[in-house]
Amino acid sequence: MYLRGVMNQQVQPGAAIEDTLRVVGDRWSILLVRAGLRGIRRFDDFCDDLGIARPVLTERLRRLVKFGIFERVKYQDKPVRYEYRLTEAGLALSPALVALVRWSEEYSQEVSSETTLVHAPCGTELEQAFWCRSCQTTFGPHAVKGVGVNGES
Amino acid sequence: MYLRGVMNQQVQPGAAIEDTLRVVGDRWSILLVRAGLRGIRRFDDFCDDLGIARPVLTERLRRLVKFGIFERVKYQDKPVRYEYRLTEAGLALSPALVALVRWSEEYSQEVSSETTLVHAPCGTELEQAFWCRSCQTTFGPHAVKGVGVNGES
DNA sequence: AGACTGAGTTCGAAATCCGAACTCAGTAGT
DNA sequence: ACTACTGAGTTCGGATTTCGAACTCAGTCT
Repeated sequence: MYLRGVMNQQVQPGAAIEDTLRVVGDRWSILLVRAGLRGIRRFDDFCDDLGIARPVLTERLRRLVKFGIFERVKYQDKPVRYEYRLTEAGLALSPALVALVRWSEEYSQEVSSETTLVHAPCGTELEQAFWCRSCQTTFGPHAVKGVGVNGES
Repeated sequence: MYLRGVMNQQVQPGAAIEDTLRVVGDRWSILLVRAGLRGIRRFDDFCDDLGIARPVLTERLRRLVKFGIFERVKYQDKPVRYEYRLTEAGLALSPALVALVRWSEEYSQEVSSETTLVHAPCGTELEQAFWCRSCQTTFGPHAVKGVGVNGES
């Protein structure tokens, strides 16, 4: 039951996920996305909320903007001020975020999560699932199979 | 003056995921889990496969073991040798991994992934979605909202 | 004028990361 | 017995990142 053959990715140098993790695979980026989902947009707010060092925040936001996860939007002219908003691509990271939150809740000994992700219309805590367009069903990780080139144990 | 008492903030909001990212939120850990899912178990194989520096691999594996994501198993006695296997908790990270792979495929410009993830029963490529138990519907990232302690936006 | 805002920069110290070479126990070949 | 090889690490010095704290800069508020 606990052996789900999930992934079977062909090792391609420069494979997509490696690049992705190069962008998003550090201690802060995911947290920034989460903060973005919680409605945080301003530099100082990110700073206070996450306790990230300012130079690091600067660098991180710049990179996330460069990779299209956030966009830098001018929201005021007099003293020109910018804020950071999640893009489409940024929003699209939420499944990964949810998966991590889920995992945290289940396996982290430090359980005291104050943030919950909910279905906006109804406020219910959400489940994560996979969706098969063809079967029109949802299903969990055990029904996922990787089709790659090399089959191994 | 900066009279916000600085402090390392009460680590209240969403503590769980912060801890999780402290364990798993670096450039290598997720990649190690992915390698584990692909059946890699030995030190040198991780090393070759990921191109990670050996001292870093040592440290990373030790930490992942400490947090119950891998286990260190003796597989030979004469020269005593150990290998690393994903635990239940480690396997449970696969949804996050899948979400990242999906994101990579969709949003990374460097797309050339050889792996397709499919719904095992029917072989159709899968979508990832959220499921609201209460509404009995699936929905995409747009309908996700974060709710925190401090009255979110 | 003086204090405050918000989005950053600049600084030096501390922690991490890296590749390359080395260790250590045992095995295989000649 | 000598050498080479394996696998799982450790040790080394140097390069890169990260950090907190303080500073900048334009404009605003009192």
